[in-house]
Amino acid sequence: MNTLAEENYLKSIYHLSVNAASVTTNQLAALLNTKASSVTDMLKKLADKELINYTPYQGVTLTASGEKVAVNIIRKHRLWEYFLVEKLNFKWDQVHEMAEEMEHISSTELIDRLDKFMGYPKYDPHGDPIPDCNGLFNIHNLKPVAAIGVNETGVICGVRDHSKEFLQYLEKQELTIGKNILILEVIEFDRSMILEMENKKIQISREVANNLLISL
Amino acid sequence: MNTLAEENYLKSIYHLSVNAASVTTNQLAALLNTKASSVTDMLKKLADKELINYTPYQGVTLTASGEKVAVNIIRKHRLWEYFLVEKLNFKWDQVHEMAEEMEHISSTELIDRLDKFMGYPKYDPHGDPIPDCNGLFNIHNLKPVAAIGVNETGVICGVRDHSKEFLQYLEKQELTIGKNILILEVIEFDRSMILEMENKKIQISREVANNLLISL
DNA sequence: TTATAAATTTAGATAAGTCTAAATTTTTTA
DNA sequence: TAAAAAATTTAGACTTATCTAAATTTATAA
Ligand SMILES: [Mn+2]
Ligand SMILES: [Mn+2]
Ligand SMILES: [Mn+2]
Ligand SMILES: [Mn+2]
Repeated sequence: MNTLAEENYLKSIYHLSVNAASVTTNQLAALLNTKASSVTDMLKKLADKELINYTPYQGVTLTASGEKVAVNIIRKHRLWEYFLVEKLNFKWDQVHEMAEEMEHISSTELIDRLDKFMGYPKYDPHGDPIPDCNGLFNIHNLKPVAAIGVNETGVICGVRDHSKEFLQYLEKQELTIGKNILILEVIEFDRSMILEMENKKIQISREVANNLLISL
Repeated sequence: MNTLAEENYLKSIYHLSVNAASVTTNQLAALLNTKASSVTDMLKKLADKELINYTPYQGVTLTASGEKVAVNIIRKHRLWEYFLVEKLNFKWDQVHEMAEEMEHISSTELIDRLDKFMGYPKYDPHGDPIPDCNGLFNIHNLKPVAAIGVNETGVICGVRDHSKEFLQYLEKQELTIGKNILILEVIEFDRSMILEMENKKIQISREVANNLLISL
């Protein structure tokens, strides 16, 4: 139906749309590690297929049908990540690249059965919601740890930065999905934070606090 | 490392090599559903990469390194087929096309963990041997049912024809992997055969008898 | 509000994989 | 063993997805 390149563009447009009304050529070029001119070519093709709304120089948005395709790819990506962690015992920092390939396996029947096999998980290993077979999912309202104050508590539910380096750092600190934290102190000098987690004190930088997401 | 097209050519050369010392351009064109001229182009490329031994007009054989690649793709194909049948409850006639996509997922770590997760299966749902992580596998010596005579017995262990139609027919007749059969009679007129299987009499055509494989 | 900078698109090339039609080589057959 | 047939390769073209360099449009700033 759609080529691998088309699927990757649609997924990228979807992810970039979260933060803005429309997505620019340069944003896509940066995310997809390609050149702006290549992006323009592909945008024309996706517009021809009515998967995006494209006005030259004005950026793009997904059409309803383009969004459906994008959400389906994200569903497959997150279900395969869940599979890799829960069934094959990979760590959460090891699965993204494999899922980048697996998300393009086309069979809907396969992914629906995989979903069932795993008990219809609602969140992937990074805390991101998994769309169901109709494309529906919970958008839980998460805040960065940095947004709460001393004596407030929260439960770790996601990450903003998905890089291997950040995930490995969190793993080492045991700052993983589901853990409860309490803010003990904010250091004035560099705004780093001291947390209590399972009776241990952990100090995290502002950078970390900005990228670790909690629900209250 | 190798492109999807290259992998499919290597796999096809491997499969065709079972029946002959070398594989011809036209055989590959027929199996890959492409034109002889396209095959020639690809053979040059594979020869440049030293994955095949190619002499123009004389057909090809795999080099040791080409065979290693081919066996690894077959390992992945068969392990994914096993997964689809044993874990996701697909029927044996439903899995081949999905596995054709999944066999190109590149991670070796992934496939080795999948292998472990399933308990290191030795045969895929169609009775074909699954190479282990070193590329080694049993070649069990199977005969078509047509090759044995009245009063002889055997255990169904594989199929020669892997088509959906044949697999569905066998499923309906319950002529599946592991079943014991006894030849009761061979009809002279059309050489069709009457078998006993689990206390039932089943008549199969010569065509079926030629494509159903047993061990004695 | 006009010049400059930044973003984007267009023009023209390239590589992979495929195709058709024509040329060449090998095999078969009379 | 020389035509004829079959198999294979070559030549030239097309599509997809990319690229660089140049042109154009939009945004910014003096
Ligand atoms: Mn991911
Ligand atoms: Mn994820
Ligand atoms: Mn198969
Ligand atoms: Mn099989």
